[in-house]
Amino acid sequence: MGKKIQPDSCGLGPAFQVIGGKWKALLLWLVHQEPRRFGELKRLVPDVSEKMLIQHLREMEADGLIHREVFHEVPPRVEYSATELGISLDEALEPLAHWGKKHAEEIAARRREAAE
Amino acid sequence: MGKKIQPDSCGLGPAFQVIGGKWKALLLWLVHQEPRRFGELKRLVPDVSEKMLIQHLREMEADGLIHREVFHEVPPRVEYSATELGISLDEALEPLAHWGKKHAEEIAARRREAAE
DNA sequence: TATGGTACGCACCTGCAGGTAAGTATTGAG
DNA sequence: CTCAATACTTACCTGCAGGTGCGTACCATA
Repeated sequence: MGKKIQPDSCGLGPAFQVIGGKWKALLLWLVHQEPRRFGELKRLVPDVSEKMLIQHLREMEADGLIHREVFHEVPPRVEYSATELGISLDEALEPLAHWGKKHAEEIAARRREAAE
Repeated sequence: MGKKIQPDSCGLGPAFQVIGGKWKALLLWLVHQEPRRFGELKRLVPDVSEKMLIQHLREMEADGLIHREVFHEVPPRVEYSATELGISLDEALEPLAHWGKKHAEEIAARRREAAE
């Protein structure tokens, strides 16, 4: 044996498992820039539903990517920030983001002509 | 104006659009190592259905990530290889793969204890 | 004539990621 | 005593990514 097959022998399995959600990468990116409040994220990403917003934030918190801090104030206040692990992931994501920006036009053009 | 909101202001939009499929990143990785035949990929990734295999390969071809070459031989033969664009994507994916391998244990442990 | 291997194409179906909309607790302002 | 603002919570529903299974065209060999 030893000649087993590779389902995700490249290391992408765990990575995608953790940022696979529709909005997770974007949220990590925003939260990495500076600590963000729940409502702030909601305003910044108006297309995400509140349900998925907390769900993704909670999962990322459980995975150790972000930190959740509650301020016991008059109107409730919660701030999300990136942990070291989250920061390292966001940095590992940067080349991909760079690739995306660089080839965005090319991709879009190809898709347009593919649709005829 | 100018102060528009960011759905994918980080460049990840196009990137995920192109490798978002369940097996695409893995396929790109395999095809980047060396040209692969259809049946070879099928054997290497036994969990993928034939339908998704061609579908993903065709989409990646349309997006210019891989090249498809048909050899008109007795038993039909097709080889898939990575284009320059595909290679650049795979390279941009490498830091993420590295991150995944590095933190695979940590992530898995966290998920185990989260499930109780 | 039949059988087997390759690289597909297609119709049908299911699960679950994600969306929608309503409700909750707290407290200060008016 | 109502209202507004925050940060959730919960039940319900839908779409589509992906899976299953079978059919096809080609030829070589036996």
